[in-house]
Amino acid sequence: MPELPEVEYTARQLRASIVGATISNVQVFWERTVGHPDLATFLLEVSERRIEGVRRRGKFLLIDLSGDFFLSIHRRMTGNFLLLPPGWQIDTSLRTDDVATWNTRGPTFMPENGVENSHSRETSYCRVSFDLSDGRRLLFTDPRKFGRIELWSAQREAEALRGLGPEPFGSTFTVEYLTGELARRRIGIKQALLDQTLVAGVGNIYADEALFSASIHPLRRSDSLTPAEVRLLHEGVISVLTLGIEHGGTSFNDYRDLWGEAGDNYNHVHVYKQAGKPCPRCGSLIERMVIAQRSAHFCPGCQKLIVL
DNA sequence: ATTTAGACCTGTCAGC
DNA sequence: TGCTGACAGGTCTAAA
Repeated sequence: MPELPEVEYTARQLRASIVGATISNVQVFWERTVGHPDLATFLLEVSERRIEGVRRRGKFLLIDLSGDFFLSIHRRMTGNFLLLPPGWQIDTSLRTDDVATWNTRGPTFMPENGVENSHSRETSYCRVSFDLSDGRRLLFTDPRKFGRIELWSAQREAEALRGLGPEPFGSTFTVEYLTGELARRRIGIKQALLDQTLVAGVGNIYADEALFSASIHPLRRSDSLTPAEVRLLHEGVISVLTLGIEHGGTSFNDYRDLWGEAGDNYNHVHVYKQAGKPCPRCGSLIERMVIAQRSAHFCPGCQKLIVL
């Protein structure tokens, strides 16, 4: 679900709200969500640590903890963070013997007095709850259970994040770097953009948007781009990610910010999920095709497969 | 070296 | 109304 802009937006919200807080307790409702280390160690080691900072690397959210540890969170398709004000507790009266329902939807959280005090908050599908010592709760919700939370010592950060290419906003992601990486691959350009070792953080939405921005067909072979096209693509990747962050991320279905609110970038995409609608640039109808088992959206008028 | 199919999971929506 | 299949912001593994 979340790509770089969604993770970055959430990281900024977390940075402004939980740095300095202490995790008093952790509850895990779906064991496989914890990817490292084993569950018992995770539960033991996370408690009583102070949150020192929040960072992002590619699509990973990193929460630095006291004692030189950090949490790495990958939300995969449907993972979200939700911050609850003090007073919200698990509604034990709703827990039944229906283990299947509990395993699927997780616990239900209710505000202290039984009345919502601000926004409505969807607390279903909670897989992990971090209880903060000031009474707040940070929930990791994830209907499809693909998301992973790991605890690593600071000196093993390289191991925890192995295989990640340069940050799109970093100094190593240059036109020269992109030119070299694309030239030594013989795959479709859409696939290349989704390869996290080439550049970290681009997913299906922003890959399609970046290719539209650069007027490049998603099936073009990566080593066939002209220098001008690589420059446009480099610029396109950076600009669509920047706009995504500015709009608070793209919410088609599941993505929500820390307060449970949808992102606004949905109203600013040009091709993603827009099949059948007119291209905002040339008026041709946007098409959808399947590339590498993922849907790809493009304008057949602006993004020609054959370079004339 | 790439590509493809299948896992991992649950929900929604279109069509019959 | 109920069932079936397609599809969903991701990534990994095995087999071709």
